[in-house]
Amino acid sequence: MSDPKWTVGKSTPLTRPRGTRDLLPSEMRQRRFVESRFRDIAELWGYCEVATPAFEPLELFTLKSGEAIVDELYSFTDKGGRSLALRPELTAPVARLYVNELQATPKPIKLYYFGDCFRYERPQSGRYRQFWQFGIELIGSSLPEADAEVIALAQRMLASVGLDANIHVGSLDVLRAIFCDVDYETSALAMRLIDKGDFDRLAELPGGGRAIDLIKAKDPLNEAQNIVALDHLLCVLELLDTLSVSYTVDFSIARGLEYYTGIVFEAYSCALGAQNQVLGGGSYRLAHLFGGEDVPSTGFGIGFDRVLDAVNLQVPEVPRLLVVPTNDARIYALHVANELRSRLKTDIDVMGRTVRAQLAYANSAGFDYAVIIGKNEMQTSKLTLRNLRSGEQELLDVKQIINRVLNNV
RNA sequence: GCCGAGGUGGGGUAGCCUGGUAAUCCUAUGGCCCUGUGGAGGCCACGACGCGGGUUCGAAUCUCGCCCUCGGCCCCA
Repeated sequence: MSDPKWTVGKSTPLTRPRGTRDLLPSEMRQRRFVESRFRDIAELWGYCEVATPAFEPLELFTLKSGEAIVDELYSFTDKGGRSLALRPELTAPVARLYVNELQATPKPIKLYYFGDCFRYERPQSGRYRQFWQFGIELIGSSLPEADAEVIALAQRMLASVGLDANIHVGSLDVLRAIFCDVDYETSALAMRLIDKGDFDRLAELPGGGRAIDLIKAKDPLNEAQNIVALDHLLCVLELLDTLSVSYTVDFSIARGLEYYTGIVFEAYSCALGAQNQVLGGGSYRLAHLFGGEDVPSTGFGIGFDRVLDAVNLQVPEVPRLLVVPTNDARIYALHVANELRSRLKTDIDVMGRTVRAQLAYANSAGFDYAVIIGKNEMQTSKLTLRNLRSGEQELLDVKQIINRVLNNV
């Protein structure tokens, strides 16, 4: 036993990696609540859940986003010499899944996902190196109906957890029309400046003034119509009106990405700091990059962690029971606990505590009821149900306890 | 990668400027007082100076480097 690994005593505590979090019970309760809301809505709208691997070929992400993103990826070479990366987002993996598995499935294909992603960036408020995204992709339609459905779904999901964020809707067609005669580097820079709202620098670029006029216009739609036909966008907006989705037309959404094809949208929360975007999406084409038939898609990703930072939730709690036996009733109490567990959240002492200490524990741990079992209860086959809030107690059998606790009858 | 503020038991803190007692207090946790009735109280236990170097007789305190956290910049697929 001289191996230091086996010595008992303190050593330097291991800590979690930078930018990661331990999620404690109270947080997990909130997260599961939000997740189930999102999941329920996606299912109600006819979307099906998919899951993809936590790591993918590095190329999947460089094809989509360019070599520069390697700096911000957790990438590695496996023992077979393959270049892999932990996924930094889920749109590309889902597009890859579509190409590999679902190309022959009837369109439209409606998918949703919830998973953790990894980016090697400097952590700050609302930005972690492991974070969660909830998203949906609608594959197979380029019609306004598809864009409107996805935006409406985004709005419903956020609203379902009390985030009535106004969705900003824009179109890349307009910006691209403005910069169509400008060289690639300059237009890419312009897109970035638009995204940042850096109008001073934007004004110095060719086309910049026009873009600023558009973004700042009182009636941006009218302004945009002088630049390019807006049939598609106008149709999407009309459908959103029909679906009772409130939105703001905002041509400053650039989302910098080349694969977006037209409609783009984002949502923000004023409850957050610098990282205030909770949702982003748009219509795009990726499948052909990954070796599939070209297919139009629309989708969005929700920054799950940011949603949780932005909302203040009261998660409904179910009543908790503690079965409290005297020493000679412990075996009998185990049977009782098992029966109660058919319907109720039930704990039983594993610390060898006295009745008094068990009740003290029940109190400090926030239990709602104690089911006290001793000689008397074993003889009468009734149990003492004690309401720990009111202090009232009564003799009931298991069925009656379940009814009392669930329905208060 | 850059700027700023921080880091003392599980949580919250005093001490730091002005180096010197066994590092303060609250809380949480486990036990006992009390093996059939909780919330109070008393007693006991547990447990910390982020890491490493330097200065010094002596460092939580001064100093340097690093790590980490928070706010922001950059970036944001």
